[in-house]
Amino acid sequence: MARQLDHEARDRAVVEASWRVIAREGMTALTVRSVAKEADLAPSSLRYSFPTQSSVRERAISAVLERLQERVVALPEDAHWGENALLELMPVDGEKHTEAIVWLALEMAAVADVDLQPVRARANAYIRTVCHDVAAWLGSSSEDLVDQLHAFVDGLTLHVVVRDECTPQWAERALRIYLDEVRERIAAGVQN
Amino acid sequence: MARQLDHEARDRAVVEASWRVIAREGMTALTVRSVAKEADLAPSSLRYSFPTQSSVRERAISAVLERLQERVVALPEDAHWGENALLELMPVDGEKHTEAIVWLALEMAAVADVDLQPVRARANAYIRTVCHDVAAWLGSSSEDLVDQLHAFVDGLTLHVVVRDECTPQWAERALRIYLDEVRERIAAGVQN
DNA sequence: TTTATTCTCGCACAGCTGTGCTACTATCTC
DNA sequence: GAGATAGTAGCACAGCTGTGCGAGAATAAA
Repeated sequence: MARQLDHEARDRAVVEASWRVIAREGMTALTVRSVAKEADLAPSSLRYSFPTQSSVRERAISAVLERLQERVVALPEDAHWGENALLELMPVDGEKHTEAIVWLALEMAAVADVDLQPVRARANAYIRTVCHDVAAWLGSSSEDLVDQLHAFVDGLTLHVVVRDECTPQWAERALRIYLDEVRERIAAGVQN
Repeated sequence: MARQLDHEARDRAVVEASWRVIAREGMTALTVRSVAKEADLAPSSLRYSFPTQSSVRERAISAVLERLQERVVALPEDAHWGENALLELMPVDGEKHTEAIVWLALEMAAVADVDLQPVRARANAYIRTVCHDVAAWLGSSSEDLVDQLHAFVDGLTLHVVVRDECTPQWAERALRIYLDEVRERIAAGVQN
């Protein structure tokens, strides 16, 4: 045999390097050479682990979903589970901000690139599941509420990434106001 | 003098060609050559009107805002002005769907490209103005409601573009449900 | 018709892209 | 030690990119 590479560490390094490139320079700049440089590897060495450019892109994207799932699963089931779960979907800190940019860049890239559509569909389905559970946590089983939660959370996410005046604090406040309104509505028995 | 080019028609043709390219193949595919081909021009001829690649991109994007403004201004001030104004912001028909893709692609491209940030800021400011007017139309002057309307509308837009299961009809229904809730809340005097 | 000007178009160039191929090195097993 | 093999690294190539440049065609004014 020969020397053994720590595949997990390599995977993490490449994923995080590609995230940084996407967040800093956009999806267009995600080239074999740029990722290799960011991960401090020779392009050919990167290509040993990731033979094609699209394998890098696909891994960068599926890793966002993995991270998100890990965070949501790790969430304590306390009195604020619902808010906290939704906040995990939103760019309320630096790391999540990077992930959100990657995530939104994927959403748009998948419009034109069929190879990315499966992972996009999986991720959207998972986010919807979270919204579904939050709706249940709020005491509602309305599909309309799930749609509304999902759209609102994604809208806030987009705005934090894209509008300078929208900070994490702004998004958190907007989310709390909205959730209070939903709670009132449910308490009033308007929907179930 | 010499033969005269219809600059307006040329501008329209190039703008629409670039929209088609972006919607079909993504922002990455917006090259001098691809736009020229889509507009049925020799690349060098395109470059007579648009000397650089970024001038094409910037024009494609500012044109989205122009179109949007024209549509909103043209809206009759009848009993459904508010809903209709918000629907103008959303991809509820084929043309608006294309524009929404271009618009969202811009939002993400501007994260990395400083040249695009001014037009993005202008467009977001305009959309917020529309949301503000709709809030007033609903009988509220709450900034929180404006934020909520804006985030919700953009969230629905994103979902129609990005989630297969989200049709224009779905978005329109979700918007109406949401607006009914807002109206009830305002009628109850919860906020002003 | 002549002339000036606007527009069209092709060619060339440097720099980037993904990727195939090959040589080399370091380390694990025997 | 010897040898096999996992991993590194460099080079080359075709194809794409934006863009500079110059030559030509078409048309308006003289």
